[in-house]
Amino acid sequence: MQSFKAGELVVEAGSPVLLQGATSPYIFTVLKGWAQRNISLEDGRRQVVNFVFPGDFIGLQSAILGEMGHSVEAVTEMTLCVFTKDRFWDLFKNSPERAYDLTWIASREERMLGDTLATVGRKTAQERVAYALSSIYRRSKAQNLLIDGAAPMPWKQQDLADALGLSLVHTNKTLRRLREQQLAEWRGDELRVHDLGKLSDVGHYDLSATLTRPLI
Amino acid sequence: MQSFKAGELVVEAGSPVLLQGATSPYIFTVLKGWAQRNISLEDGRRQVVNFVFPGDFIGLQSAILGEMGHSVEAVTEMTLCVFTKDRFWDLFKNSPERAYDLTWIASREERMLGDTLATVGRKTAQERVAYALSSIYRRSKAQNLLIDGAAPMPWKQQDLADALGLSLVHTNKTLRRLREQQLAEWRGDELRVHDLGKLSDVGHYDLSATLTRPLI
DNA sequence: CGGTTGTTTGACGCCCTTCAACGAGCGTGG
DNA sequence: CCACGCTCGTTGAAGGGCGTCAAACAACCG
Repeated sequence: MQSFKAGELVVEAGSPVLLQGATSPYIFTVLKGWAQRNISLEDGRRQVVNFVFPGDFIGLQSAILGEMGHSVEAVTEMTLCVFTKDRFWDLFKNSPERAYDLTWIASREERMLGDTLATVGRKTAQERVAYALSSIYRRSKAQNLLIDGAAPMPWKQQDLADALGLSLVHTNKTLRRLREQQLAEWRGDELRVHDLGKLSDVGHYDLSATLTRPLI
Repeated sequence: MQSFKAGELVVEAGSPVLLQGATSPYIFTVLKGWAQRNISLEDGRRQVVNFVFPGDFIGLQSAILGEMGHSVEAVTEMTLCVFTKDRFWDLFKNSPERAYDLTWIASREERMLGDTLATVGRKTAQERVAYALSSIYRRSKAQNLLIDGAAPMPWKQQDLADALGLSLVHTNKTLRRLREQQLAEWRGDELRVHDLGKLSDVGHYDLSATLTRPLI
């Protein structure tokens, strides 16, 4: 992958990395920092489609489809590994393993989106928040990001609300309930989970969603 | 693609093609008929993740990730083109163009799912139904499936409800409103749309979502 | 002609949204 | 050093969009 690397990029918190509807000559891998993918309607309503962690890939849609269906916004300062899109096709021709990896990434993203859709479409507020926190905690853990047992939680409550199709107020009240039930505690920018199994149960988190790249 | 073909399969209406959580040695392309992808929660709640049209690909998740995140259920009798999974890797090694196509398909699926998520998460019932009908009509048109200007509509109202995160009753009442406003008319198994632009507007359908495979 | 499946409609209630206000933390400037 | 403005979190009150319950209707079929 090194030969495709075009450089590194640092973006500050709050700034957009890729814009919905735009085409970018670059694609990225997150080396440090957190972001979110979101879709905006013309009238300002916003859906957070996914949270972005270190190690995640950004811009596949732009590279493959030619246009982004969502924006990517940095939530903290980020360090990105930059690749140029124009050498993308070479990758398929000369490096089938990497090409397979890309398809794997796209498929996993599709899988995550499906699970999120089921969550937003069919679960109660309490189940949705439990699902999201459980998912964030698991992903942080999988990337070795836990600090003293807590997951970094740089997002705002508004972001979580927009990810779950809930209002800010109700998200806040639901977080309180989960706190009172000792299921999850989100204070400042860290998330503590005492009983991950219980939290996942409440959120109907599907354990088979934890995917590891299979050997070919 | 012909050399990968292992045969044809006919499944009857209502039967499952692929099961959530299962691994299948086969992947399919739809030659005839319609289906739906859906995710089930243990307690019976159901989310229809997408509607499946002739020409669509089925089973990519199983082939790439090793396990399906959703089930695929035939809605009408279907004729499927069958491929075996075990020759999948050869495709990446020997046919980079086809490999690229697969990634393109996975990316487009991700794009559609994102738009659906924004719909279910952030739109009103009227907007959701208008979006779904608009999308179904457009996809039917793109595949040359219109019969006398109407799109085949083999699904049930319960399916649409489960796709949009709404109850059956409310979906029915919303369909009535759209009918009264002369925006869309779903009678029996055909869907008529008088003013596609207007319907799309009501549903906040993003026109850039109509994707055509780019030349490499 | 009963049985089954899917559509339609009305009544009622609740989960969640909206509105509104206050508090906490923090950087900035007088 | 305090006042201020801003952002974000928190909480209460009130209202509405949508879910649930229930029943009738329509179409198809053995």
